[in-house]
Amino acid sequence: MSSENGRAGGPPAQGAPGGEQLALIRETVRSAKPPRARPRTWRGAELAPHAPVARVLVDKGLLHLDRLFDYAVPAAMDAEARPGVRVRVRFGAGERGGRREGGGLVNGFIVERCAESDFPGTLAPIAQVLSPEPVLTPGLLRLCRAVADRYAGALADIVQLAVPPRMARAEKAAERGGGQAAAPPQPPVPGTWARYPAGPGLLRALAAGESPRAVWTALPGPHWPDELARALAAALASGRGALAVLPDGRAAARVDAALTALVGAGRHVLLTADAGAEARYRRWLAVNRGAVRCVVGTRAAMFAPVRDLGLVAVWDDGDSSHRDPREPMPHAREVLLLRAAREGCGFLLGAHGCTVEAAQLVETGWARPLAADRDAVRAAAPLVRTVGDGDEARDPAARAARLPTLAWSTVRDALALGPVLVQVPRRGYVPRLACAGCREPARCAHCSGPLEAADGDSPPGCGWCGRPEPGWACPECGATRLRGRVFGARRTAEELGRAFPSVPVRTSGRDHVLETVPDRPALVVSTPGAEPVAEGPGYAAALLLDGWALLSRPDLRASEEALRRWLDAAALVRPHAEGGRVVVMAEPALRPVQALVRWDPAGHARRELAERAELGFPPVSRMAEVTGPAEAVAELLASAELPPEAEVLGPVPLPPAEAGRPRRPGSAPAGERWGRALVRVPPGGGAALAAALRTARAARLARRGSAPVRVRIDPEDIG
DNA sequence: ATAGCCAATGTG
DNA sequence: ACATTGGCTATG
Repeated sequence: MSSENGRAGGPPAQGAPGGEQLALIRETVRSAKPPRARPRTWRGAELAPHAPVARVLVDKGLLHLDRLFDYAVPAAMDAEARPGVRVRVRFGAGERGGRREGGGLVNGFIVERCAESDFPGTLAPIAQVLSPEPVLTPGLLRLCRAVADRYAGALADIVQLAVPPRMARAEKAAERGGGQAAAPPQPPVPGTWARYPAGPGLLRALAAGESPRAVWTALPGPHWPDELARALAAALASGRGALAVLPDGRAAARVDAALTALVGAGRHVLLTADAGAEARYRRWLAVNRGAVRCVVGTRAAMFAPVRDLGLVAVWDDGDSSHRDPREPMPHAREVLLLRAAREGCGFLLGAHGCTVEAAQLVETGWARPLAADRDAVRAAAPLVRTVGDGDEARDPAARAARLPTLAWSTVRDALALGPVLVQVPRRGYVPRLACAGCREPARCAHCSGPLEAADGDSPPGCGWCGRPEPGWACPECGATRLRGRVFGARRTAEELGRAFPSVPVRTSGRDHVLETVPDRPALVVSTPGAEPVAEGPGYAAALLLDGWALLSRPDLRASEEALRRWLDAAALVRPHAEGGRVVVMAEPALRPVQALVRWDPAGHARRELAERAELGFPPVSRMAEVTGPAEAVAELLASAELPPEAEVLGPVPLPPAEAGRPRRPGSAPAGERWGRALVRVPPGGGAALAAALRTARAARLARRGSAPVRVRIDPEDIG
């Protein structure tokens, strides 16, 4: 650390020629102008004696500067500037701007230290090591890189999702290492896994250090959190780590509680947003430091740096919360699939329903199905009946409740046994209207947008252009009546309360989600996903009121999603043998309705998958969506070197209402046409497609004044 | 993104 | 002759 280091620059010991560069006067093309003030930090300061170059990932989510930048490591930071730590560096034009160093300070991560740099210019010094804690460790970095590639996104964007914001106090508080982790727990006994022929085998395999991959169709009832916990415990028993991602904090808390009952506290952490940023970071650190080997959490936990993973698990992958809404919108199932493949661990995807993606994992042989026999399904499931459009309320009591007779009498009888769940559409979820005669979705005569129900008695209007449509007539069948006015939870609760005056009515929904309800007669009105768990044997009945509403969405996933929501609610109802009943208000002939009646989600998903394969839809083929100003979309597609087997659908003009995100005020001149194109590739072509689009988009971004083109891999809505 | 540089245009 | 503005470029 003599001062000669600072002057001579290079690491004397290695004497690597590249090291010289650090000290050399700037020799760039621009060297015509005399070098002026240098970053004082390193003009005078010494450099780290070994590996004085740090390769830094700069925390800017810009695709065209999605690469590493070299910085000089001042000697004073040598010890702390290890790979993975957060740093602040000057970044941007103008470190040479006379008096001031222009570029602003930005955050970043040291990815590696090395002896020399390829960069011909003078390296700027690292301005500050924010914390000696290595957070972006090599393993996590590789995962982030893989996810960024998968989604044609920027590495920095993914890293931001994967590494929680720093909370200094948490770093101090959490003890380093936490002692050598306790000895692995005993393998769990199968418990209710015994109801599945392959269940005990799964636990044995995990406990033995193997890495089975399964798509688990969970039996209805309250046992799944315990079963999931046992799978995690089995992986722990092998001496490896485990990770489970659940769609919301409630579900995560249930699995967490089950796991605590199984292996005690202290072996696992709950990573959810509810805990608060500091507690969350503290737990994340405990995982990162290897003190805790098991994580149960929500979406963001999919990146949790669990060491030596034995199992990754995801529950109810059809739930939309599993997709992070931030660019580039990675999905927990897909991230965990990547992890299972890269880290060679077990994979367990469980749900009451079954997504086409899950069905595909089975279809391709990548995962094994893990399901109960028909007999076990029948024994666990409630009796499901349907109420179609023809079934009107016949008796006066039912009419007063605005319910068909079967629904009304089912509720009445069930209330003698216990609580009754009423699932109603989420507010604002289904304002759309359909023809009362033929049930075609009602469309605007002017622009073909969907008609939506207005409030009160005003006429319906168009969801795209906003025109009112007072004199609507169905172009298909001529009927003039519209149907589809759906009542929200509050109104439904009021009406049911009047119909059953002696029974308490409770509601659970977005703002006010109930955890559980007691095993007593009550009407529990809930929106999908917010259903409280009924204590004891479960609900005596469930009434699913939002059938047609869910199914009338113009979405490729409408039926899968409807079935998923029904199954999730119906799974809370006690078995048929104990009186459990479900009434769904939907046409009995429809495929998802039949799948619910027969309780056959996997069969439904298989058929959907076969159809998608025929139509060339995802997930059988991989798709990407490109949206933006029509010209920009066309340009991007023209410039992209798409794989030869790629097929471009469109671009088609995009109606303004669906053009999506609010873009910068000035940037969308009125009348500018927006377009959307879909690009699809056959199975196996996903990586090449993402790479091509990413490159093209980066090139585009680097050139022109930004024409906002959005690229989305696995677009959700491609109807 | 964002600062800085250059060139072209506008102004005294 | 100089200031202002807009486009273009590189970011260590």
